[in-house]
Amino acid sequence: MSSVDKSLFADLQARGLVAQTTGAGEFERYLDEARTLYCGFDPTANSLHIGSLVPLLTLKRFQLAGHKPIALVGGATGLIGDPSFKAQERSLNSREVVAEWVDCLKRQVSQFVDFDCGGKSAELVNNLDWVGSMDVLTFLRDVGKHFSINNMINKESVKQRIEREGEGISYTEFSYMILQSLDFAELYKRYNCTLQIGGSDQWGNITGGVDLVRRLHGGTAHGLTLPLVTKADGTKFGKTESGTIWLDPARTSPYAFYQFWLNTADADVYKFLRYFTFLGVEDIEGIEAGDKASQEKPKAQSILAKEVTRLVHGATGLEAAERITQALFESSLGALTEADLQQLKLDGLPSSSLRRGELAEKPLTQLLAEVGVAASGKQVKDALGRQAVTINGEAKSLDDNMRTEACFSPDAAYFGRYFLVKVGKKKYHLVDVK
RNA sequence: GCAGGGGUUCCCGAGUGGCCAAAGGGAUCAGACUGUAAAUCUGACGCGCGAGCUUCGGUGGUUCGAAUCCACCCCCCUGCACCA
Repeated sequence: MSSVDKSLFADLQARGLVAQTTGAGEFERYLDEARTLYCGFDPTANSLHIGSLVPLLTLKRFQLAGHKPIALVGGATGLIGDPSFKAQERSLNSREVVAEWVDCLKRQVSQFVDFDCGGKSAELVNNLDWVGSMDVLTFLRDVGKHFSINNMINKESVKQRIEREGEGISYTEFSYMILQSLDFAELYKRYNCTLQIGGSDQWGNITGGVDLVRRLHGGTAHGLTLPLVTKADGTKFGKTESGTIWLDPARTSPYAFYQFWLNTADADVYKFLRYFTFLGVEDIEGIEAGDKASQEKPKAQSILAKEVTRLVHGATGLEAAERITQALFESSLGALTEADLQQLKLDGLPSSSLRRGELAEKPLTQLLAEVGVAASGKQVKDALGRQAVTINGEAKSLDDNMRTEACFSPDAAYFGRYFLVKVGKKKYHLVDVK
């Protein structure tokens, strides 16, 4: 008999993690007993990004409180595409590609929950297992019959697609909700799963499932949605100039990941600590109070970066990220040893190796753009004009543009071959010239 | 199938024969100020160090000159018809 932590719901609320729940006031009492819950993740890429972090961590919070989590990977739903609050119809991915992504997500999702802890061990399922084998007639007669088009059309999540001039929605995407509802009913049957969690954009799909569980199995199921993560300045959370922040270290290095969190705005950081870490709410309030009281740079960002990086990339990933950060931002570049430089490369600092012969022909603008420190030569030019390009600590100017070879002269190299190129205040790139 | 409305540079969105690499806003990048914040101000923002080059769904055409005009084609949306 595993005990359940009855303060879970209050904690979620204190963290601001509760957007909506079913069952009005009953919901908190419902969690007094050990439940089985699930959350779905659709394979829309070969990696999840930090947008999925909130539900992922919430599954873990439930597990820590004594509930049994199920992570569902949408091998079937990923073939359809969720229309919820999407402005446009999306193009379909091939079955092979989706199957590959399913495998990637399975691995990723697995690292967040515990699969070996007795009764509350997590499960990993793929909805293709039951949707893939269902025939059309069964689907239409046994499942479709329970859905009212009138009802579905009125869902807020598809309203703009239906009402907005110039856009539409295909039957394929419109059916997405039914598939997701079917998942819930299936998991109810298989695991007595009675709770689904998801982003607030999933509310319509979740309540659809709750209804289907009742109609198909006469059971009572619940739903909980998590808030959409927003930033105080109104820009989209989880994107930077270099694109999406992925959970896969091959796509976003632990260093870049760490830097992303370190750059969180003050206006958001305490909220993010509540969302993305397992630090107690009281501790977080303590940090906030401490930062407010002191006139110095707040501590919250570094705590956030540290905690989240460790959750996603483990102690080793965090160590690497901190090592690079310290080398680049805190100590002087000249203090780095050759081993340090090599380690930085291994740790995921962007780097490239060039042959000395390649340097002669190219202007800096072209070289640095090719290497990926800047999006285009124009940006390099702009930076050069403002003394914002630094090679091994030495600022370069527009005059140096055509003197690439001199900029990378062996005399200036660290250990005869390494150059740390900095463009702007934060972007570093290690060039290894052989 | 018919009728009508659309497809512009990352996004939104102006532009209907030269003054258009294309208004404006957003996003993004760089600088100043800072704390590797925010706000603000400045600059950049198709590609190219540059001369210059390549764009406005596609292909042809008219014209000295086209994102803008014409023809055909592709795609999207709305309505009607067909089907049921």
